[in-house]
Order: sequence, then structure tokens, then C-alpha cells
Amino acid sequence: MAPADRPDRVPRTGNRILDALPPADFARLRSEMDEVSLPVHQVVFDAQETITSVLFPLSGVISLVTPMEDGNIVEVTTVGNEGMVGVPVFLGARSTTVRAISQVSGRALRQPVDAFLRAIDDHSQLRAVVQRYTQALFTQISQSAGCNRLHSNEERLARWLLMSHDRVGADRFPITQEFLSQMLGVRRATVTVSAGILQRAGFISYARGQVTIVDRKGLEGASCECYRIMQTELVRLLSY
Amino acid sequence: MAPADRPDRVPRTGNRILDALPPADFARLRSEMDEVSLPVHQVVFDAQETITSVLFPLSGVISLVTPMEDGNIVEVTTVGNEGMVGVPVFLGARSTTVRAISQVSGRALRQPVDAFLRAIDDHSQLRAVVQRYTQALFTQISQSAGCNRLHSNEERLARWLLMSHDRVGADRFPITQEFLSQMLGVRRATVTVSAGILQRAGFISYARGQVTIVDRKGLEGASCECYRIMQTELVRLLSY
DNA sequence: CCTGCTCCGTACGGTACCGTACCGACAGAG
DNA sequence: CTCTGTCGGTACGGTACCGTACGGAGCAGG
Repeated sequence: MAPADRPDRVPRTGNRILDALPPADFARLRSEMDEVSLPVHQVVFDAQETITSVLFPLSGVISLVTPMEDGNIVEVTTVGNEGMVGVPVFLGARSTTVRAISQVSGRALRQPVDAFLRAIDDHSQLRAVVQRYTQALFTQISQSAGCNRLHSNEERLARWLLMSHDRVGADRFPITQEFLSQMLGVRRATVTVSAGILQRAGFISYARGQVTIVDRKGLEGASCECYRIMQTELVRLLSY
Repeated sequence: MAPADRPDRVPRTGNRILDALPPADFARLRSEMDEVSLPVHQVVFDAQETITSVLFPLSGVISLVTPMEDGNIVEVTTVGNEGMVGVPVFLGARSTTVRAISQVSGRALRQPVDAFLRAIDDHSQLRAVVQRYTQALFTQISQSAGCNRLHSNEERLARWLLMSHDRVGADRFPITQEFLSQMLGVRRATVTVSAGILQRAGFISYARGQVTIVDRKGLEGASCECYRIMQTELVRLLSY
């Protein structure tokens, strides 16, 4: 199953929630999970749909978006290997008003809802970690709500790139301006302009659906404070 | 203490979370609470500040806002007697990045953080209700995040008035355009224009810091879908 | 090599806001 | 009854977007 050379040493999965658990706890959980791959643009669950399993991403980026009646969507937060998808289940719901969509392809450990809820009951450590991750999610969404209203497209684009950069763990990753525009809730043409500014400033480079983060510090300077606030709070809450 | 004519019958407080509890549970909780009044514009707790007690509003409206570095703020959600202030405590945190500020004066039951956490441990019913309220809050904030990006000032103003109308339980309540502008993250002058449109349409009337909801149905038509989505989800999650 | 497709750059008129500012109307204090 | 502060209406230039649209550049398949 996994390359553990000692029986009581569970190898890190790469998911920070699962990796925070004691080895024995994780072993029991792992037996109820299967590893799945998430192709780009896959809808993990849609608004109003019954959630049947939760996901612990190992790689890639999943976006939670709020879909509107006219078909427009806006990202409210981003999930990677620092978190999980399916927090509403933890909060006693089986559906939600947001859509979870894979934005950068990756892999994840999937656990059926029933098993997850049993695990939450049985493992106080898991409960505690998920609780604090839920709080981090709160911070991120609240900050997004303000950011969406007050900050410029360019600042928000920089923030999005930084958050994704953290989660993919590589300087280069695939993302088209078309999908970026949906995440940011603007026209594609507006993304082109903002991305062009960041590119000419030497912070990123960009070609045919592939971004490269060239100057991370520069990008942080171009972003609004929201990136820093979300990141700081995430670190604070998940430093067990 | 309270005008209960039978010893085992606890009178409704008016707060929907507390009212969902079995009488015996509530009685024990109540002994650890004190009733406070919340004058308008009082900061219940500020961003980064240690939260020492949670509040269960009986009347009035409290706004959760995201404060930005430049001093601007934007409302992310509204809390009234359907909920509580201090959900981060439930999620294992003692502080948050949002500010809670009383927007329409009212009264609330206040419980120290320690007592609240003991109560959460001891009373599964309270835990379940707060959990589901937390999920409702998630929905509201997520919807706000999208709404703030995609919908016009006029639609968002109508939504804000409807949400407050539900919570104050009166057709007339005090709110200045100045504070509305802060909630909506726009200039006061923009509120004047939008409010003027709603007033000329006969949906509201407005004078010197007092709004009156004249035609609620009309206002619902002027609002974006976000009001309905938040309201529906709240009812669904809190119908125990 | 051509075709078709995806992705990105650019343009142009329109609009919903912005920052700033001024002024009038009303209410409460004295 | 005046004074003073709060509240709301309006204006004006500026700007960051919008909707729409066209075209070019690269890549993949036939």
C-alpha cells in the first residue's frame, strides 16, 4: 500500500489535515478511502446536489464558486492539499449552495460521507483539525467577500495566482485566462489586460494556458493585503 | 426569573437557537448568561481581538464586516435573533479577521466563552443547532462574496433592507445612508441614488435615518436572487 | 501544408460606479 | 428661536470596468 519501512510509521500523504493525525488514527481512516484523480474542470459537487463523499486533496487546486442564476460564477475560496472539500458535511448538511470545481488537475483521497462522520465522532484529533480548517475557510470567504467589492482586478488576479502557487507547489501550472475570468468574476479581456501588466512588470509569464510565477515577491507586492491575511490566518490555525 | 406558569416550561427567549433547546438544557444555560443591551454602532468584537463571550441576539441587527487596511469595510453577513455572534469560538478559535458591529440596536443574551464551550460539550442538541447555523452562515458569506462582485448597488441595497427587515421584525427601523454605504462598500452618494430609486418606486420610504419598508414584495423584486437563496437556506437548515 | 480550434491581444462605445464637494432640510440643544 | 450638527440630495469630472467583437498566433489532426 505505502512505502512505510516501519509498521507504526505512516508515510505523509501530502494532505495537511490527514498528516496531522496520529499514525494509528490515519491508518484506520485510510482503509475507508480511495485515491482518485481529478481532471481539470471536473465538478466535484454542484450546488444543491447531495454530497456523497468528502475529498482530501493531495495535489492540484479545487475552487469553491458561487453560481448565479444568469450562469455567472465567482470563486469564493480555493482548496488545495492544506484542506478538504466537503466541510458542509462536517456542519451537518448534505448539500450546499456552492459548486466545487477542479481548477488545476491533481489527486485526492476520497472518503464516503458516512465513514467521514464516524471518523469525526471517533477521532477527536481529526475533529479538532477539521474544526480549525473550517474557521480558516471562514476567514478566506469573508476576506474574499470584501476583496471582491473593494480591490482592483489586478490586485485580485495577483492574489489568485499566489494562492494557487502555494497549493500547486510548482512555479508553472496550467490555467487559461478564460477560466481565470470566471474565477475573478470579470471578462476575459479584463484578465488579459491585468495579466499583461503583471507580465510586463516581470512578475509572471504567460502563454497558451500556462502561467509561470517568475517573481513571487513582486507578485506579493502587486496583490492586495487579502492574500497575506488569508495566508497568515491559515498558518495560525493549522499549526498544530 | 421568567413568567413561566409551569416549572418545566421555559418561556421562549426570542432567539431561535436557544429556543430550539429542550427546556432543561436551556435553564442550565440561562444561568450562565446575562442579558445585555447593544447600542447602535457598538463594536461587539473587533478583528484580531480576543473573543471573551458569545452573544445570542434577542432583537436588533449585528453585522459582520471585513475591515481593510485603508479603513474601508464591507459587510459579509448579518446576524439577528436567528443566530449567534461568536461562531469562531465554536470552531476552536479565539479571534477572527472580521469585526462584529451592532447596526440596529437591540438586546442579547451573553455567555462567557468557557461556559459556551462547556455547554457545547454537554448538550448535543445545542451543538447540532450551532453546527447547522454555522453552515447557514457559510452560505450567506459565500453568496455575499458573489453578490458583491456581480450585482448592482440597487439590487444589493434591496437585499440588505430585506435581510434587516426579517431580523428587526418591524417595518420601520433606524439606519442612515452613511452606514448603509459602509455595509455595501460604496459611497454614501451612491446609496442616495439607489435608495431614491427604491423610494420613487414606492418600495420604501426614507427620512433622516429612518427607513420604512412600504412594499415588501416590490422590494423582493428589486433585490437579486441572493436574498432568496440565503433565506431559503437559513430556513432549511434551522427548521429543527 | 492546410484547416480548425484554442488562446490571447486589442479596440470601441457604453455605464456604473468613484472622489470630492456643496447645499438644503430637519432635529435637538440651549 | 437660533444655533449646530446630522442627514440626504445633487453635481461633475474621472475611471475601471462592461459587452461585443475582430484578428492573430500557436498547436493538433488530417
